[in-house]
Amino acid sequence: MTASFYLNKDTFLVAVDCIIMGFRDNDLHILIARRPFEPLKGGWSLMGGFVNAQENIQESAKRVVGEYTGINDIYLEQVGAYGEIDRDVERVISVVYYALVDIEKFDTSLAEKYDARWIRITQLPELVFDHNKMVRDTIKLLQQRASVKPIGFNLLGDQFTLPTLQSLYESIYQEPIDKRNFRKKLLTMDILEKLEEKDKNTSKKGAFYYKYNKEKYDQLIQQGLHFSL
Amino acid sequence: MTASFYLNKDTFLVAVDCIIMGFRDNDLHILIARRPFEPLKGGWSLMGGFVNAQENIQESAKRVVGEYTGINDIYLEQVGAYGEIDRDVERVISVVYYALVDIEKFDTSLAEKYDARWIRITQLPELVFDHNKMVRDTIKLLQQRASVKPIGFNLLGDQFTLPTLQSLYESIYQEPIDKRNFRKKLLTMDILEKLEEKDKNTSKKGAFYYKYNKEKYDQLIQQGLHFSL
DNA sequence: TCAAAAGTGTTGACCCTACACCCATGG
DNA sequence: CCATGGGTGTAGGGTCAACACTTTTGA
Repeated sequence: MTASFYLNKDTFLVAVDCIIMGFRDNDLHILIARRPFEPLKGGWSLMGGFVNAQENIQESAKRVVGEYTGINDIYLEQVGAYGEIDRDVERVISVVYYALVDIEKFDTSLAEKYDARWIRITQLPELVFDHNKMVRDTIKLLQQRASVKPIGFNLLGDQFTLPTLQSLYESIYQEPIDKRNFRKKLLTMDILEKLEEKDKNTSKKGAFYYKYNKEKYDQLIQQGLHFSL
Repeated sequence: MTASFYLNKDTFLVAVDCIIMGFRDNDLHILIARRPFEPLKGGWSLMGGFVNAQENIQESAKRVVGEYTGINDIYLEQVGAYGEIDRDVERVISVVYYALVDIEKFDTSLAEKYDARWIRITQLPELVFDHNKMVRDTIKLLQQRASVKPIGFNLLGDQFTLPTLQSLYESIYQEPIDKRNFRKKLLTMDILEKLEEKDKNTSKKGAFYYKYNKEKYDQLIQQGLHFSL
């Protein structure tokens, strides 16, 4: 009885589409898959699923990311709701999230299972429906976020080198960054700790590993620090 | 047949909740109303409605704003989707938009019809469900947007004085702004045109009216200019 | 020994901030 | 004539961007 006003209203399928981002070979990558069912079977698609009645939307997104990557330790943020009438065959409202994951933790067996691949954001193919727009919106949002929070660490493992971190930011902003200025800024923020070991994979000289100081990092996030570049 | 995969999925009521903002008496105001039906009948609520099958979400929001204000010339931007399981009695997913309107155009007869009022954002009462969180998120977003786009003009009429514009920005940022610095920045952006007349309502001396140059303004929006302050 | 990437400081330009007094006018 | 809000400029500090050479070491 309390809900009488709610009767006779239209109801909708609600999906989540996840832009799952990882960092590899000096570039941001997004996980996409061949769509396994009609319509547009075989087209490239973001990883998605339907929201179930017994979970909230963010939980759906987390579930979807877990399902397709095997990773549960993720950074997740909502991009928005996409509700064009003709955006799918049925009337489906999609809520889009982007997820930042450490690509090293990806369960590669799932790639075959779902016919999924990591594609450089600079080389994304045509995706089904409005998925390309979702990606564009996400990149804009990510750039915005990265300029305010040191969010990029979510894409890396526990330790990383400064050249790697720099190329990550270059990939996010899609433009080159001055090496000395980048280091200066990062190091003066005082959230990085230099380690003893070097990474010798990419140069003879080797680059020192760093890790970030979780406490100071969280502190800065709290304050909403302006981290431009 | 094409849609077989879509069968047996849960469907949801989808609402739009609108944070309708206007500027009056040196403060941002939000239009809220007494909820006319159960549950929580009589509680303070944002202006909302359900999405219909034959309209996209943004159209729903525009419809809702028009319905409750009589204004159709609005700036509208999505805040996000709110989908907690227990956020309403029924499982309702809400998509939130904020609207910036010229409060002078408000059809006051609608205030009585819907038991609605404009309340200063600094004096909002407890709202139903998660509406207070929606407002908080919106203010954060608005501050963000206002620092990047000269968005505030949507809250004013065709002409306005610099003191008014300043107090609008002070209301958005919820902190005082230096008069000279504010003017300097605005005027050097070269999107304002000084008019002949003065507004003598608030002082003996009177303040010159300005209007904004729509072309340059749109041009700047395009470029995504950084308009800090 | 040389190629290839890592690491390191300084300077000038610009922008942001802080700050105080005169002006115009209606009552 | 005076109280009230409108209008105006400058100087110092800090931040950002540009820029080139040395170091290390595996091949």
